[in-house]
Amino acid sequence: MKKAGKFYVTTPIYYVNDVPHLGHVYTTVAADVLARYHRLEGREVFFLTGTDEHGQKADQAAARLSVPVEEHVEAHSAVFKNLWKDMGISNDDFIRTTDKRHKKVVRQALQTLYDKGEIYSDVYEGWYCVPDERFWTEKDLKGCGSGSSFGDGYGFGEANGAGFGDGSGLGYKEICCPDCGRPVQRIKEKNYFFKMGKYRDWLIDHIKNHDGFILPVSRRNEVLGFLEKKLEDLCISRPKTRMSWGIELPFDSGYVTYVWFDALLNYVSAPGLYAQDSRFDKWWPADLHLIGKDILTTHSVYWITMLKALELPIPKRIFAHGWWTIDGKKMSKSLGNVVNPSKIAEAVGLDQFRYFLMREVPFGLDGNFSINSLINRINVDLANNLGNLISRTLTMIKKYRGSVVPRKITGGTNVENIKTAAMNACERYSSHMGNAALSKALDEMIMLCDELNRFIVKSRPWTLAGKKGEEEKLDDILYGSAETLRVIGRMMVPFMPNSAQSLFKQLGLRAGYDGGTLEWGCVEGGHEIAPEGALFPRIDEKKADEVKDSITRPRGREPEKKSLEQKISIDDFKKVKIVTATIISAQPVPKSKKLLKLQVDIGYEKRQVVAGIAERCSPEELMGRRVLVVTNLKPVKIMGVESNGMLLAASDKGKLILAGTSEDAEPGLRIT
RNA sequence: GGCGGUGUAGCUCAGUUGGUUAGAGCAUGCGACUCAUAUUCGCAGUGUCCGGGGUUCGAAUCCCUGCACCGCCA
Repeated sequence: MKKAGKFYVTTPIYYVNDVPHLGHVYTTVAADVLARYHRLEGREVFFLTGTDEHGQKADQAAARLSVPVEEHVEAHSAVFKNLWKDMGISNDDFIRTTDKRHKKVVRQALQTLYDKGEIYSDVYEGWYCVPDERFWTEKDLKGCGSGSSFGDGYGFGEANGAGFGDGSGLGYKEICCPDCGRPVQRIKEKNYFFKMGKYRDWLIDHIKNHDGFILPVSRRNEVLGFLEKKLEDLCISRPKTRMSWGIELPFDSGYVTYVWFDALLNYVSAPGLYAQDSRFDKWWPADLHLIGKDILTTHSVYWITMLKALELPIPKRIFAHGWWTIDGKKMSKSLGNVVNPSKIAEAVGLDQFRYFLMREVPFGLDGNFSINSLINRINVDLANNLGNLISRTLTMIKKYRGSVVPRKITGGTNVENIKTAAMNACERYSSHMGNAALSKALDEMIMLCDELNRFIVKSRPWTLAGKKGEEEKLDDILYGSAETLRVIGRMMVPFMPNSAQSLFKQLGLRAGYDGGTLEWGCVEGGHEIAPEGALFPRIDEKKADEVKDSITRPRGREPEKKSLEQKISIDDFKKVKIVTATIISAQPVPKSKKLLKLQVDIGYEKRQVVAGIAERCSPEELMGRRVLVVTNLKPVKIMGVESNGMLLAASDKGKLILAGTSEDAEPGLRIT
């Protein structure tokens, strides 16, 4: 039975500077699963994701690359868009905080709050780290020197504390930034503040009066704990003198909007706040904000009070899921254990990967990712259980009934058990999906597979085949098995859309079949099946090695096993002298396939350098190229030719990539 | 430092308001089947329920205390 209604689900908008990782994919796949589920249930769905593009980090990164910041964020936004294609994400919209439609809403929202007296300006004093461009509170500065680690959370990015210290008690001696260790300054600055604090009591009541508003319950309690103390007002501006990459305040052109204030509004700007009233009213409030646990406070406190002040309806639910570790360790760039989701999907199959993410860990708790657990999960659940089950059922229909699914037998008594089991499973499945208990929903699907396996073993159809008087019984069993598989397929659809389609096709259901409903007997039978071979191939040991290899090794590069471990000091690095150079001649080394003899101009002299690049580029291509050369290597003879230096270059799948400078440089400049 | 949480089989965890022999999946061992992707089914285990004390006829469960780990806040 189709239920009417709408479902508006969001992911956080991801910060453009982040390299996409498992965490981003986890949130977005979960949102996708729910979006697909609700569509299937007949609801109108609006599934929103996007990118957060303002703020200091994006600005700095663009500056480092000497690229206009607009271009930089455009390119990085596209990285996420492409990733979502790879992950089979069915989002209905993709919002960018640099979109006109968004900026307009942010400015109007700010103006509205300003006009209502919800925003005021004030001068605050605080400890400021100039190189890091951030304020610190007194407390932050206490243990001065120890490197406090700021998670590179995959929420909205900029980790700027909103609070400003009110400076008292600390003297001026030796006060330095807890992050970078450099001295901080005491500075005074005018800023704008949103009167968040006055909504504290209201917010506490709202949370207490709305069960399921913040899930899991442990997170709800965390927020309530946070609210027990005084709630400060929120600084929502940044002076352009410090950082100008943002949305200008409508009431003061000397400031841009604090990134969080800007970013959170994406949830209302996308459905058309202040622009398309009927559309906005249709979708808002959101039914579900899906977030990682790291951005719980911003969503349940900042965002909710912002909406309250704007007199907009409050979202129905915020669900904070857990984090993934990799082989038991926190994901981090410095550990080099950030796995590339696209590569995993490529190696084991997209649906298999999605299945693993949704099944392995109870939704809301932390989980651990390891290749072994990934492979084990795929083999046990998908290959041995579900895949094999499909295979054995289809084979029996092929062998015993000439590939035609028997017609439904009304009142057939042989299938009562499996029918009841299937319907009970459906009921629990739906209930879990409604609560976003995604792993439990998949548990139900797998337990139904177990049930069907047992049903087949108990009814022993192979002993009935060809026996007179047993035809109807065998028909009943085969129909029941096929119909149970159809129900299982229907459960698969939101999680593994492609595999579900393939299953339906193999079951002989029409192309584009949506799975029917979670009720018994949707399919009448009498049609022909179309087996296609294993839906979920087992990953045997040999294949497992290949998978591990392809996931572990950076794409297109040789393994760099030790380089991750062996750190060198800056002094070690300083021993290497690298200078800019121009290639003035290049010719093959006789009797060598790989070597080229180069003459390079390093400014103060000419050098002969032998490089092993002949297979990847021709001498002509190199003429006149600006390159980087190591000049203080001990000279060596290679195949009888002296080499007095080394050309810096990388190789990408046999293609030569020369190290150079972002712009043409005079020869002889030292790289430091 | 404040608040909260967790500690159960080799591993990951479930254990509802205290109630009989403490469960599931994975991994392990044995047996069976042959429709199936060396798949599936059945059986078998193993536990100081973190330590100590208490309440109770009875505690994994409630109370006190100690230890370990985690989260939020500072």
